[in-house]
Amino acid sequence: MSTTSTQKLTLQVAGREQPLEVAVGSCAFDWFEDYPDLPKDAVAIRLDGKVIDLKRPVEAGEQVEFLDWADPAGREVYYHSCTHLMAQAVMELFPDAKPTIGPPIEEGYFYDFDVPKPFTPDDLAKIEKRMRKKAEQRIPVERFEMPRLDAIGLFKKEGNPYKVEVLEELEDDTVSFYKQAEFTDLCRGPHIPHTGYLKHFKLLNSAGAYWRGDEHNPMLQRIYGTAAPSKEALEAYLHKLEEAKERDHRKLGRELDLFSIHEEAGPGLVFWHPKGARVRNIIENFWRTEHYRRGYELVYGPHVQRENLFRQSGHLENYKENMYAPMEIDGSNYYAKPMNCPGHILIYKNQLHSYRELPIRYAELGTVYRYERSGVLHGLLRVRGFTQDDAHIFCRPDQLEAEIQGVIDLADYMMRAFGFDYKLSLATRPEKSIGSDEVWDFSIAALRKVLEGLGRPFEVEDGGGAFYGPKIDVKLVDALGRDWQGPTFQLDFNLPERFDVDYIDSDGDKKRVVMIHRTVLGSMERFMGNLLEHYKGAFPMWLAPVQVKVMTITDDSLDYARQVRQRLLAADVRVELDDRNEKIGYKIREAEAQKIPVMLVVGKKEASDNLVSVRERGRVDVGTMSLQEAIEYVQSKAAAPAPDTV
RNA sequence: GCCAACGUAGCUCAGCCGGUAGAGCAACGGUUUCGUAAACCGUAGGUCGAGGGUUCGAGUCCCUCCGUUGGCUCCA
Repeated sequence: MSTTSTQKLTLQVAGREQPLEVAVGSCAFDWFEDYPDLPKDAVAIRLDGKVIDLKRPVEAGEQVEFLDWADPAGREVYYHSCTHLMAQAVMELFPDAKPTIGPPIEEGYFYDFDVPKPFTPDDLAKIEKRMRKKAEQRIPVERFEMPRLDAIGLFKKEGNPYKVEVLEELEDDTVSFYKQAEFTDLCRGPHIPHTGYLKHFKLLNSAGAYWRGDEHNPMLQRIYGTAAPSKEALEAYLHKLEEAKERDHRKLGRELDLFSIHEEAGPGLVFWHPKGARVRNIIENFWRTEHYRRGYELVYGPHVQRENLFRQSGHLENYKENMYAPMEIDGSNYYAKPMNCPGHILIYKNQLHSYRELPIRYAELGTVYRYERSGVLHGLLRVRGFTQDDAHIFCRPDQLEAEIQGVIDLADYMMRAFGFDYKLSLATRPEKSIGSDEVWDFSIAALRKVLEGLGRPFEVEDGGGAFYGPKIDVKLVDALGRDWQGPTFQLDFNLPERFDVDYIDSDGDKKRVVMIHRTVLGSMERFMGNLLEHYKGAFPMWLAPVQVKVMTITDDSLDYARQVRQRLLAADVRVELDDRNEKIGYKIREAEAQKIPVMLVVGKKEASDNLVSVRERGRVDVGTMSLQEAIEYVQSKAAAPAPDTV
């Protein structure tokens, strides 16, 4: 192809000193011959910012990058091609199937098929086997184009309404297809040059999935899979999945005897065992102290409230499908509360408030009940009864910015106290919303200003707010790098209107209050689940339900061991004594399994000299010290994180 | 709610083509009194999630229900 008459193109390669001299109309795949140093494991190139196939002829351009697995875009190509390989295998094995969409996702890919019968686990094995065969055959993947209208006609003839729908939504006149052997799919690409690139992949599971995620649409069958550039990387990924199972809060909750959920009592309803309740109490006490310190007032509201209240708040109108059915008492209906806000408004409205009193901040560890669809319940993370760390701030417009600043400071402090990193996002006005432009613009500007002042990146979700106000979401990032819904701060332009929530301003006029809903931990249940997975059940000292386990070598030192326990109890240490007639290795094994941070071993030697042998969780033998020293050692590690800002 | 898989002793799991339930750990009773992740011997423990059906016979097959798990907005 490098004949002298062809026109040349000069391309700069990132990280390569010499530019490439290539023929106009040649493709990246050809360049490997002339430039052996180019990365042969690349799966696509980025030409002036656009990701294209290795086999796509290049007519013009300046900058080129070779994309391999290390590049997110390269990884997408790999996943995407792998899902095409899967679709090819499925279409060969199940000719009745209609392919729909199959994108790459975070750590793999899926493909949705409309099939007469759902796939069985056996089917997945067969599909994967066929994929392997297809990969070995190194089938060329060819790209071609077609006018969009022709493509619509084609799929209409084929009887595939899904592809037709996708095509009808596109705006381009021409669309691209990729063909490998008999399998052809409408696809934007790019793709690998041939199926031999795909060597290490695995199908993970299949599940029903509604077309476009809408339950009014037909249910398709989705197959999830993953892939990796090497056997080791694939195994590492599968190992990571196993690791995540080890951290599962449901497993840890059972093993550490923290909580349980019972069919007899109802799905999604949590029982906190003594040890779980202890951790929860520590968190709640920490939370209460911090709230008083920051000028919140703590309140309590009843768990059931009259129908009229929820009619006025609009919950019965807009939220009824999430509410438990009413109970009739003395001729009127009562509902289990799904939210705490109406109650806090009643407290606020119990008297008139001067502008001088604001802001008023009511906080409550408020237990609410919400009907969640059975399919979405999940351990502690999605339940039907839970205790929110809720608060409502009533303030003047000129206080909004400072109040938002205050809740962000509080959230930041809490997240750091519990060891979480976090990400921020701002959700702005959606299409369907209430309130004037002026109020929305003012509020969003205030939220944005506070966020910008943090010097931290934040995302903006345009139109992601609720109909009644914009919000800031905080996502916590746990030890495995997973995101969880954490604190949220939500402005509300609706409830103050519905309830006439006012204050008397300096000019003597009634003015409408600005209302902020906010939570920093979310709910005690979900937060406990997040904490458990984050720490893998190994709580830091200040949260550990049992901080110290005293254990005897033989019964001879029992009396002394009881004294040790008494001394620790007197020093407010959460301590248990293992006085069973068992070998020390057995006791340690059990204490390790229970993830108790400190073990104090006492035998004859210690008893005679008022000593204890200290062992820390995770095979760390700290050595022998006096009982008094040990108490100080434990106390030094047991303090709650100090408040650094008020 | 929908799709699929699963539900056997407190826990983890075995139980083939239907013949009437088994292991390890935990519990309990003994023996042992022992220095940093499992001492030994023994005992007890199950209406096999619930209900119905098929069958001479069901943990195993079928149906209904309950629960659990994974998935159901990541636009060719």
